[in-house]
Amino acid sequence: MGATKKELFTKKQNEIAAMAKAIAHPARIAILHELLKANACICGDLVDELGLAQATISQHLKELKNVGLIRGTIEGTSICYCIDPLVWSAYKEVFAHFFKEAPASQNCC
Amino acid sequence: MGATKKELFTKKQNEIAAMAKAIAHPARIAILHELLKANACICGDLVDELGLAQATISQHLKELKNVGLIRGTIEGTSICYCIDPLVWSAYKEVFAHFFKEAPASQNCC
DNA sequence: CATATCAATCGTAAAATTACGATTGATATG
DNA sequence: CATATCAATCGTAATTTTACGATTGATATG
Repeated sequence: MGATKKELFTKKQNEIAAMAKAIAHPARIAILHELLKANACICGDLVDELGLAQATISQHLKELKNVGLIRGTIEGTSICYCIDPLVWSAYKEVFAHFFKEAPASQNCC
Repeated sequence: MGATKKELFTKKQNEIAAMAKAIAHPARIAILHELLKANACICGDLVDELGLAQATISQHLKELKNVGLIRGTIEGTSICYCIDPLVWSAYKEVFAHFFKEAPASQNCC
């Protein structure tokens, strides 16, 4: 045990959960905030901004890259990161759609 | 190590991450889907619907209750669950706001 | 009151996540 | 070419998450 039983759920359910998991860590939220704030590429000052070790941040960046939310481009001796606008809007859309349905009103429980 | 260093991040960042984590499992997405579909309370047939053990589902329900997304009311020998509309819209709002900012266009990386 | 039913909780095992130091590899720069 | 810099990766430890069987507690029902 310990491993999520993905086969029990629909593709959509696994997808939404995976997307949520990708942003389910404050460091990754902070990274995305930085990238949004800069509104452009950011070349590695992330290690200075957040207080985590270089290896840890690299790991978070990897996760964000794996789901496609960010891209990295080699820029001389350092690397530039930026948000992928298409994947970003896909995320926006999925969460908007998920929360779109309004739950039944107070009259239930 | 192994524990998230929450003190490094803003309250908002920790909040968004925590909200994402709450729905970062397909079983919890499936539970919310069921509650939305029923558009009312559901009395415990969740164990039959999802293929997980009763203890496991109870644990997922507990997490959803902890963040306030669902409520449970005792109904005779069983318990009725439903989505809390206010917390639900709070979630909708937070994610909508987070993804609202448009990242810089393709011209970057 | 004895029994059945439902859900929470306990205890525990397996796996995944988070974090970091150290190393590696790649690219400038002197 | 030697050296410095930056980021990925490796190896590993601590912690958290996921899952389940077993038990417990509470509420109906005979």
